[in-house]
Amino acid sequence: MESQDLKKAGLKATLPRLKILDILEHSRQRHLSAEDVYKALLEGGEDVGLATVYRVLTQFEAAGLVRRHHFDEGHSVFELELGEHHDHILCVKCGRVDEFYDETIEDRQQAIASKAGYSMTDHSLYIYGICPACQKRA
Amino acid sequence: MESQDLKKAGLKATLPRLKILDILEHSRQRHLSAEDVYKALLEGGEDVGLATVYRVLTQFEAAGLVRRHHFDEGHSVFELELGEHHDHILCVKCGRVDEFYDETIEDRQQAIASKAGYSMTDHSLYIYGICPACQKRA
DNA sequence: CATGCGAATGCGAATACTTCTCATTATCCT
DNA sequence: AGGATAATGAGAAGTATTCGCATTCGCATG
Ligand SMILES: [Mn+2]
Ligand SMILES: [Mn+2]
Ligand SMILES: [Zn+2]
Ligand SMILES: [Zn+2]
Repeated sequence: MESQDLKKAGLKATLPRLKILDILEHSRQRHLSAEDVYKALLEGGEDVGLATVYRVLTQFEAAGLVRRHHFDEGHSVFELELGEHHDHILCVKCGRVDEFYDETIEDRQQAIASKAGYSMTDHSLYIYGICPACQKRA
Repeated sequence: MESQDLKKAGLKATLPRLKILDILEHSRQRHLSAEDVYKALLEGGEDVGLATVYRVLTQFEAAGLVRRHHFDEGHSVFELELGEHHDHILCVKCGRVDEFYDETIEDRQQAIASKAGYSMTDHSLYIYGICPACQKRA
C-alpha cells in the first residue's frame, strides 16, 4: 500500500492521487502526458477530472515524486522520480524515447556553470534523432 | 538592404518581414518571444498583426534565418541564426540568458546517439541556475 | 464507529500561447 | 502600369493548462 508514500510526502491519500500514482507505476510507457494519465483513468472506469490530474501531477512534482519534462511537443510529460537522474534521446519520427546518463556531460555542465559564475540548480538535455526502426523504414 | 537575404531564402521582401528582421538584428536582447517582437513593432509605430509575427517567425525558422528555443517558460523564444551553434545557461531568478559552446559535450552527444543507433538531427541543452548578480542579492 | 472541519475534487469558465480563416492588400513579374 | 498570386490583419478557433467555487471526502477526534 503506497498510502504511506503519499503521507510521507505530506499529501492526503485520496483516491485520485492513489490511482494516478498507480498509473505512473504500471503504465507500459514511463513518460506520460496529463492527457495520457487522464485517458488511463477513464479506461479504468475512474471518475476523475482533468483539472485534478493536472493539480495532482504538479503536487507530485513539488513533492519530488514525479519529474516533468518538456519534449518539444507543446505539452508536459511526467515520469516517476526513481532517484537515478538521466537524460533523454527522442525519435522525431515515431516519438520513441530512450534514456541515458553520461558522467562526462554531467561534469562538463557543472564546470560550465561554475565558470559563468552560476550556481547550477538543474539542467535539461534532449537529443533528437531518428531511431533504428525508423531509419530502416525510410 | 537585406531584401536580398529574404529573397535568397525564397521569401518575398514584405514590410512586416523586413521590420521583424530588423528588430531581431538590433534589439538589445538576442532572445525574443513573439510577443516581444510584436511590442517592438508597435513601439516603432508599425501596424503589424500578432498573427503575422508568428507566421513570419515560423517561416524564418523554416528558412534557417532564425532559431526557436523552449526555455521552460511556456512560450517560444527566437534568436537570429548566425551560424555558430551554442547552448544556453539561464538564471531561474531574473531570466538572464548566457550562451556557451562545449566541444566535449557536443562530441559526447554524438557518441551517445550513435551507441543507441540513432542518427542525431538536433539537440537542446539548457543549464538552469542562479546568476552571479542574483546570488549576491540573496 | 459517528461527526465535523478543512482539504481535495469535479466541473465549467478563464487564461496563455499559438494557429487558422478569409476578405483585403501588397509584391513582383511582364 | 496591370494582374496573378502570395501575404497580411483581425478576429475566431484551437491547445494546453489553471482557476473559482460549490460539493464531497479523508481523517483526527470523541
Ligand atoms: Mn525518463
Ligand atoms: Mn542564443
Ligand atoms: Zn522512430
Ligand atoms: Zn539572475
